[in-house]
Amino acid sequence: MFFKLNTSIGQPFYVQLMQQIRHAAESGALQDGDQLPGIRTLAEELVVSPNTVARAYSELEHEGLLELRQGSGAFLTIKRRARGLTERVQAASRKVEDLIEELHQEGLQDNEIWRLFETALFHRAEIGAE
Amino acid sequence: MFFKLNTSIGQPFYVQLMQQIRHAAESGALQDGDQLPGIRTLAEELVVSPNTVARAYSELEHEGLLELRQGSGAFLTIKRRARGLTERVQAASRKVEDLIEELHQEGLQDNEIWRLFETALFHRAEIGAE
Amino acid sequence: MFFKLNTSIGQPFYVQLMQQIRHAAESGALQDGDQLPGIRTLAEELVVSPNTVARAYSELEHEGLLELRQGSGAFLTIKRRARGLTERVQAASRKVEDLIEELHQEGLQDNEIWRLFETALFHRAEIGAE
Amino acid sequence: MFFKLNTSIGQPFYVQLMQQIRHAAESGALQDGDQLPGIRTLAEELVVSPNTVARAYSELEHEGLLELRQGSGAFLTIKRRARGLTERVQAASRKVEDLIEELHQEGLQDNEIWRLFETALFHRAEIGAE
DNA sequence: GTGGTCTAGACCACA
DNA sequence: GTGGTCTAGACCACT
Repeated sequence: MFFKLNTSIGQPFYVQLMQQIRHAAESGALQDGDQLPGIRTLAEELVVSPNTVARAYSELEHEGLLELRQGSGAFLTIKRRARGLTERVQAASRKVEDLIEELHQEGLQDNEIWRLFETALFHRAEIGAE
Repeated sequence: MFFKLNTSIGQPFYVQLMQQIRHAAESGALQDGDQLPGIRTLAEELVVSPNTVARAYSELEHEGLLELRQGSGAFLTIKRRARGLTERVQAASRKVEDLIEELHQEGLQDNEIWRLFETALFHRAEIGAE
Repeated sequence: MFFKLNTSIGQPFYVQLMQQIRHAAESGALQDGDQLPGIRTLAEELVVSPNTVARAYSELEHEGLLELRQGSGAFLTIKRRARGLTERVQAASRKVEDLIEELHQEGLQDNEIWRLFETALFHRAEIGAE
Repeated sequence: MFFKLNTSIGQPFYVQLMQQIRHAAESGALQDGDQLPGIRTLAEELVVSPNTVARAYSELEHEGLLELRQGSGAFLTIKRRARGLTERVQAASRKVEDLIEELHQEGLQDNEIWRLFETALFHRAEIGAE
């Protein structure tokens, strides 16, 4: 299908998978009711343990984004906040990509850009505070 | 000093510290030769074990960003790509903050924004590839 | 496995371990892909804290000589300069041992021999310079 | 005078100084009764704290290699095992340098050579033993 | 089972 | 005072 795991960021595979499925749902790449690849199939594709895929699916099920039907597979169930989210996410996605592109052209590297986002999102208004 | 740890993102304390020190160096908040707070001092401030701070310092030393001198302290040693980086990073920082602010006002949440960044930075041109 | 710590040279345990793993890799005793003993296992054998082993492993991972896989173990990853290095190192190893044996028979002691090496390696062409 | 400190090997300055003074004595570069540079003078030359030089001198005095005469300075006092040592050390020194040169030409790097000596001197007959 | 993080504190080395 | 090493053990994350 259309997922890709990155071994060089310290993030667990199952979290990366969850993020990408969430993103696919938010951006409209996956629609309500769409079927996801089988656990074993996807595990083979990504060259990870089936447990890893199972964990991602299972956590997304607890979150209410997936429905696991025994014997049939995993299906997207989008209900929440869905109105208009897709459009906004797609627009936002474009803006984010544009900004990253722009920063690249100014000579910044991925890890530096990453650091800026991190700082802005998670340490906002805290650096320099004291 | 001016660091802050966030317990709610799954990132290890020592990595957060490293990121913030790197960011302080890149943004000019810390200059070449500046002395950092002592290990025990900083550990108390952040309410973590001295070992945690020591690990961050030590890894940054391997990276070449810090110089640890027994008996004297920890000092920033910026050599790399430094010319003009400060200005570009500060400008970039503003752009990133502006974009995040804008996306907030469109109703996106932090985790969704984070997801967009992750996707754009780490899975660039890979989604939809297969 | 086949490591030994020496308490009478002032070198930290974790550094000694790193050196011996590096040497095992360079001399061919450990091959690319080989799995190393588990952290706790090795710690018990060497009668040190698991943290000490973990630190050695972790630093070697940063160096690119080891790959640590959560849940699976530690594996050697030799990429660098590897062709033919093994043979040269083994030959060199023999020469070094022969020379040390020879110097012993001339009545020199280990610490004097060590001093000669140190001088030749680290202060080369510098003694007598000023 | 003729000492040089190396910051990139993790060895304390005062130990490096001691090693070099010992080596100078063993190799005949310094003779019995020779006066060493004053503590403050040497400290300035090497850009270290006078304490560091004082410590090296003091430890060598305990070892019996130096005599510190209040107000006059530090003097070498070679008594021990001295007969013929100088010649043997000089010969050994040449052999060591030759071997290192040879290994360099075979493409080995300093740290690899160092590792070989370390292994041969300190972990002799222990690697591979179990 | 594996590795990863963190703690609280001891003891040493250096300035 | 500084940093450096090490311990013993807890708890978590991943396979």
